Amino acid sequence: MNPGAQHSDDTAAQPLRSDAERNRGRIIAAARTVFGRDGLNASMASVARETGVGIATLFRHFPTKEDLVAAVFSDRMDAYADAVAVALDDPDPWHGFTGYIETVCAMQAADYGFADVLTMTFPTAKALEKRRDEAYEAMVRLINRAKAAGRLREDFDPSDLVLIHMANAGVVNATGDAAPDAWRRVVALLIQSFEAPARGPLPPSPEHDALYKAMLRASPAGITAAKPDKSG
Amino acid sequence: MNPGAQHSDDTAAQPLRSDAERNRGRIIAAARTVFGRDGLNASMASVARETGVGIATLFRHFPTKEDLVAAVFSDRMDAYADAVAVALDDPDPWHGFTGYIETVCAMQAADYGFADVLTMTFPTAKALEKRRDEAYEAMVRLINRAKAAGRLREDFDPSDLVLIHMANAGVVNATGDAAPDAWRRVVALLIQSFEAPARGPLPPSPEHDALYKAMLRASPAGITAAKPDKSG
DNA sequence: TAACAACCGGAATGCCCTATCCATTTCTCG
DNA sequence: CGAGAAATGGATAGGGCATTCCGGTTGTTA
Repeated sequence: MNPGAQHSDDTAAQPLRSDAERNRGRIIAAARTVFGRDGLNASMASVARETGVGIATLFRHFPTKEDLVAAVFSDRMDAYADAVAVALDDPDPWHGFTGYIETVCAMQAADYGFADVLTMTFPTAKALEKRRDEAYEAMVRLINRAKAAGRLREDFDPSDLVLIHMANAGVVNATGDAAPDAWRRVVALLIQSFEAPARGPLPPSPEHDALYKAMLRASPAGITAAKPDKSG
Repeated sequence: MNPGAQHSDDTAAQPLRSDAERNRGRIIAAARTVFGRDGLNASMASVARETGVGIATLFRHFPTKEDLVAAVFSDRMDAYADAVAVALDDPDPWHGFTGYIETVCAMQAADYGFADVLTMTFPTAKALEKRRDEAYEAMVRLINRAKAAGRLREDFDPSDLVLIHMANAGVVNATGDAAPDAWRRVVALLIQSFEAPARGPLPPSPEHDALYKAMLRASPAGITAAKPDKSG
């Protein structure tokens, strides 16, 4: 329905007119602010208002809300992937591992939209998903390194990282501005439970497919189903 | 729980007509099912449909959605309070404590509506809040007992229980039917982190007031909806 | 069984959402 | 400068939500 307007990445099809190009950037910047403040359930109208453009302009640049979300969070996903790389550079495997968790959870707390994105999956937003997959691979290396160093419990599973983000999203969503640092305590507790030696056995991890389905579950159509949100 | 009581508070006003009385019970039963399955964001229309009554009938019995929620979950809150009592009866303080957490988190997983209720507060639903407060007091005793036995870390704070429920709600909400047991793993990890001796210091607990505000934040009007906006 | 209040269901209201339409404005290039 | 294509914004469609209105139905009581 809108063949002309292409998105970020270098695969530029048609050069945009200068004003369109400018607006596109302003929209993304405004959306970053709005999604960060209100989460993914912020309305397209509020993004348009924040940008100072009409609704139609917004939808011409991003035919669906999901497209906008993908554009806004693609660089956040870069930072996410970078965090793993940084963690892998840390000479101390355990410090790298815990630092990574803290970093990403802090990103969730600082950006409500990102907190939502991390626990969802958007099959149509390929760029986003590609970065997520790359990050996942690096995360596995990070985990194995920490285990090899004897600091991370052996039964830690990569999928536990997803569970952490879900749990953290729950805390961040529920507390919001009212208790903006509450998540730190929960994350600190979790990290202590990861440290070897394990204090006891754990129930099994969810199947990989099941977790994927779970992340899919949250995303369709309106982007967010329910979930509270903050108000001004 | 409370036949004969109209929506407006306490004393059995006038007895309902037999059909109305019957419908009231059926509505609560149906709402229990629907909220349990879909969470608090289930629509009033879907509750009416499940019950087999018209929308107007639903609203005559429960003038607002919050009234319905309060009616449906008042007995769930009884079970919640009971769980603390049972835990206090356990001769092993630590076993009682961990069993309590597992029980309540299982209640969250089994009833999506309850998962939401536990992390919200409804100032207008007095009965609900009264039970919550009673439970809180008993929880403090449970915690102190576990600490006295030397099994629970000294820096554990009653508010940590609320944080657990928020985190668990995050996992339960995100995974849903797709990975229905994922929460068990997270809760097991958290419990291991509670065990004395502590493996390290923790960031401070949120202020009591802040946590209350956080719980308030999610509830008003519409129960889960929220509005962004603030800039004109 | 008749009559009336209590009760019922479904249409209607008003709000917010994503997404589209179209008349108007603005850039660009000859 | 002066088209015409590109881009714009406000109105609007179409759907979901909680809540209300109102004409018809049913339990109750005499």
